[in-house]
Amino acid sequence: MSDSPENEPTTEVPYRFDVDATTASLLAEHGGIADGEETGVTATVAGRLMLKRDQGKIVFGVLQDSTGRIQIFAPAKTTPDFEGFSSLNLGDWIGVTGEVIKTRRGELSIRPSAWTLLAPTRRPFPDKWHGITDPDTRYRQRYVDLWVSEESSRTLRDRSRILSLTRRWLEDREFIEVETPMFHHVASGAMARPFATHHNALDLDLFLRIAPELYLKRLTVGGFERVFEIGRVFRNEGISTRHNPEFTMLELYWAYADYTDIMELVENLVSHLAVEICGSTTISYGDRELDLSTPWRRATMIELIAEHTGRELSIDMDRDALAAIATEFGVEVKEWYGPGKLILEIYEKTTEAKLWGPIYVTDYPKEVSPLSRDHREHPGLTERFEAIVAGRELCNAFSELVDPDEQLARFEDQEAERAAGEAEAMGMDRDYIRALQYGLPPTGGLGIGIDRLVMLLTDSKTIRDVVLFPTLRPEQGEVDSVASTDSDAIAAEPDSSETE
RNA sequence: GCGCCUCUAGCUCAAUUGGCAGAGCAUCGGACUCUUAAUCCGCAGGUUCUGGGUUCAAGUCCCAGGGGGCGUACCA
Repeated sequence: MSDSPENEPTTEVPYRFDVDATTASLLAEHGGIADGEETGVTATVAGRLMLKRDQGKIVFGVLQDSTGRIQIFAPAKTTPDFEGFSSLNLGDWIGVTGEVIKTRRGELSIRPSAWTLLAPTRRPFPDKWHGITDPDTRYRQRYVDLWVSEESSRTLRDRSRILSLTRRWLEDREFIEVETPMFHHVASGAMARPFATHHNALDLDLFLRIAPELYLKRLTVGGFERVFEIGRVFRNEGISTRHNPEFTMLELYWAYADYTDIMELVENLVSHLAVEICGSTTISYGDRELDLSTPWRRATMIELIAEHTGRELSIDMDRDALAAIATEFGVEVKEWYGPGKLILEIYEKTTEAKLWGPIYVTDYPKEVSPLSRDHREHPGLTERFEAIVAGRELCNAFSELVDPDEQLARFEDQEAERAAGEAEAMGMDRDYIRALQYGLPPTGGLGIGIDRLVMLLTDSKTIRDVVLFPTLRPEQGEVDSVASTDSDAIAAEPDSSETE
């Protein structure tokens, strides 16, 4: 950095600043006054200077804080250090104290009796009208995007509200929030490839969790009857508009409940959030409408396949007959696919994409549901469902498998699939079996992808818009760019031009 | 992974068949006492993502690489 006198203010910014109002509160309290009226009320606000209109003897600034914007009306006659105020840069953080007035043109404003530079910006802010349009820059420099893209700010603040509302809603129903390990010895509880890491002192290979499921059910065994966790999980797979390698999962376990109780819980929670965030249970997503009012339709996977293909399938059908039907629909059949996997593949190929929802797709085949309890009426199926909302899977839930011997057998089946070439088969967790041997009561469990829920409620078309800092490759030349701060910076300009 | 598209000043974008790399905003200097993306005058601002190649001449054409976007595959 330059040592020029012009840079001195950067070392004089205060350590703290007392604010007694927000732009939104001022607008709410005084927005109704007449043009040209003065309130006699003095307020102090702080934020960034986002616009500046210099009239010579009057400077109009626009200050933005986390609640909105207000105009700063600064006449030379009454503004302390008027020269300094008029030489502020767009993007500078300032604190302003002054009377709340409305200008003759009807803009609610603060007329400064004092102002303080809280932090200068040394880099120019983006175009004040266009902001940042390049998605790469928006995600990498979210700290700027949040100021210049109202949509980003609103969506990501809504995400925070959704998390808060969800926690409160669950706590109101006696669920307690817990934190379980992120480092797992075995990647299990879901079908996905994990990230691997290593603990040096223990000389121990570990995986970042792909799901908290098995730990949470250990807690049910331990007597936590209603428990949930909202936390990050990590899956080592592709990135897309719907996938970020780290994402946030809500998982919940409810002792003495079954999957029908979970269905009621999900639709009640989601419609509650829709009302709180969107103001209605009817919301729009993209160019379509979605009615989230309860109850949501329930239909079994086999019923839905029949609806969309006219084919009446059954889990009891001959494996090769199912394989032939699957092939007919374009499924790439692998040797180790049993009837259950074939039915799931047929569903995914023919039916899933046509569903808009909200709808519960129920009674998944046992073969593809290693943690779900056998269906009480239909052998070969389980009491599992997924909710499809806006054409996407929103959650996965089931009556939990409680029998340790059966669970052991399912894990062994998974290991056999892994051996047969299924890279994402679920890992064997023997301690979890031991926990089940102590007795897991009847339990309903649920997993909701929070990012997708936020996408739904904020009408976002990519997951990157609901994640503050989505996973990206490292920026090319990043270090050089940072090192060049002093040469391209606003703060370095005055000494170069004024000495000429 | 694969396919298609894209990358030019801090930001938003131009640049004809291959012919001197430009504008607006921001910044800097100047004018202006009610502006609303203020306006007006002026200065400055570039490794055209990188590296090769073709050509008298490349932002433009070719090859390789990098970043990003979209689609597809896997999944939540």
